[in-house]
Amino acid sequence: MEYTVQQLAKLAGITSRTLRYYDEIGLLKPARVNASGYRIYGPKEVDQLQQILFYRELGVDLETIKQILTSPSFDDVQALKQHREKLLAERRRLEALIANVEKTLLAKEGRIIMSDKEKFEAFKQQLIDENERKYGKEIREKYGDEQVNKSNEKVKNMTQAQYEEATKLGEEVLRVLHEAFLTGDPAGELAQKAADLHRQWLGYFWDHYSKEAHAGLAQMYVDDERFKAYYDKKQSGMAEFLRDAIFIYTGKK
Amino acid sequence: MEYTVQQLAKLAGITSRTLRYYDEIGLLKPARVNASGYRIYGPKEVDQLQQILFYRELGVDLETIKQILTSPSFDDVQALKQHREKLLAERRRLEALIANVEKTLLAKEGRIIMSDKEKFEAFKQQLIDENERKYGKEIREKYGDEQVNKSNEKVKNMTQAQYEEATKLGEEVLRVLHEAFLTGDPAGELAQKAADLHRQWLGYFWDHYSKEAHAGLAQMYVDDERFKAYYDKKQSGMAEFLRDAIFIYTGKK
DNA sequence: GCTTTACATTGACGTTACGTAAACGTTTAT
DNA sequence: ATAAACGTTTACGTAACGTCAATGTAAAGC
Repeated sequence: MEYTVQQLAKLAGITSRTLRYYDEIGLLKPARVNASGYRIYGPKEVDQLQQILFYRELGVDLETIKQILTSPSFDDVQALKQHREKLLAERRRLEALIANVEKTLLAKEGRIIMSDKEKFEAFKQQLIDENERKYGKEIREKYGDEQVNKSNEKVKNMTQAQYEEATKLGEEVLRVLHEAFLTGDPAGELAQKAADLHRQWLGYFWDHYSKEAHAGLAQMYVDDERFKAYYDKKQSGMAEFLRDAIFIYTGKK
Repeated sequence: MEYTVQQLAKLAGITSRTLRYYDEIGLLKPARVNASGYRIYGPKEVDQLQQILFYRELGVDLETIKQILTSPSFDDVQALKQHREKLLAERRRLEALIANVEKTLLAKEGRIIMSDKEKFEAFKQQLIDENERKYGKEIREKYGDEQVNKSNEKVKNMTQAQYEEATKLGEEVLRVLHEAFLTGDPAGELAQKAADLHRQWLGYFWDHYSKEAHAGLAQMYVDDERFKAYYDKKQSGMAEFLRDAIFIYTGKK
């Protein structure tokens, strides 16, 4: 039994383009090519195509299928196991995406009647998530996982009143800092007030305060573009000014 | 606050290539381009980029994100719901792939000691699966879902002895058919014996026999390349010969 | 024998969201 | 002044084909 591309394609439920592609990448060569340049496939090729399609159905990529079928020493069980790992990882990724989308949908739709408490919890979680996404890697590198996790825990355990206090305090830091910035003196009264407010604000996130850590964070505000962007958003140079003020406040450096 | 590509890229945790790409596809244009051709982004663009990255994290494709962000009338909740459906479908696909790979691994590894019974059940299921994959669509179109499901049910309920009988009978059909084919006479004794054996063989799969269905199937053996391939594999023309014999046997057409 | 129709061939581009590199101009730092 | 670091555009590569386009070949009907 010999087949041309289209005959074999019909037989296997694929298109002729696929067969030409498989020929092109050397996955399945025709038994021979006739005088007119037509690809002719024999029974051996039919069998091999079945094998290819079998692995393809499992989601194995063509390159791997090629390895499995062409090198007799290739460990197909091992290949399938690796493939399974890839599938499992992909599924985990999907699970996370789905959970995220559903969370977002719930929040956006607002169909569920969130209690104030739940809403607040969601806000806190969002704060933490956003923070993790933006700065997670750097902060964890600098301060260690434990510190960061403790900070996140502290946020989670905040009451709504505390949360609002923290937010208001954060805004006040910015306000006073801006005023102080206009004086130009990081050692002046206003700048030192800003530094002190900043210390108080940290109290909401850190489980214990140290001058070293405070000064370190101030430096990071300058070094990390993303922190810098936050403090500079009102006026350029505010991040540096805050650092200078905090250095004086803590007596460090 | 203004940013060049790399500054904004660092701020957002992406590469400058991504920003140029987003510019190229019109997803995020810079606020302006300076005299040297540099892209300059302002605070508005920073905010929009955050939005883009938010949807991107949910796995939404860039084209959809563009729609969501550019047309204010666009229903983002609806878009997210559609997206969720896509994710769920993808997850189902993955589940099926994983189940299949694991089944294959179990079979290949042979680590689990399958009882004869389990092995046999797996064989039957494989038979059905293979049949569904190869011919499922056409058969279901021709005979209807109900018939096909009944047939699959019948296979599932076979005993091992019956299964072996059916297999042996199937082989005998081919053998006798081949002998008959050599006589060239579809009305001859051998050909009619083949047709009768074929009817008996059908008894293992069909829950009731009719001459019309038998003749219809015979015609399909000729019309469908894949059935044809099965009967022609020993010798070309056998599918037609079998059809002729069955037509005579059933007295149809 | 001729024409239509069906099927074959080889390019080559399109798909997604960028990575990577080349070739070249600009800004910043030393 | 020069080098490093950054900016630009152009363009190829990715996975597995789908989809033309241009053109040659085989089969079938008149």
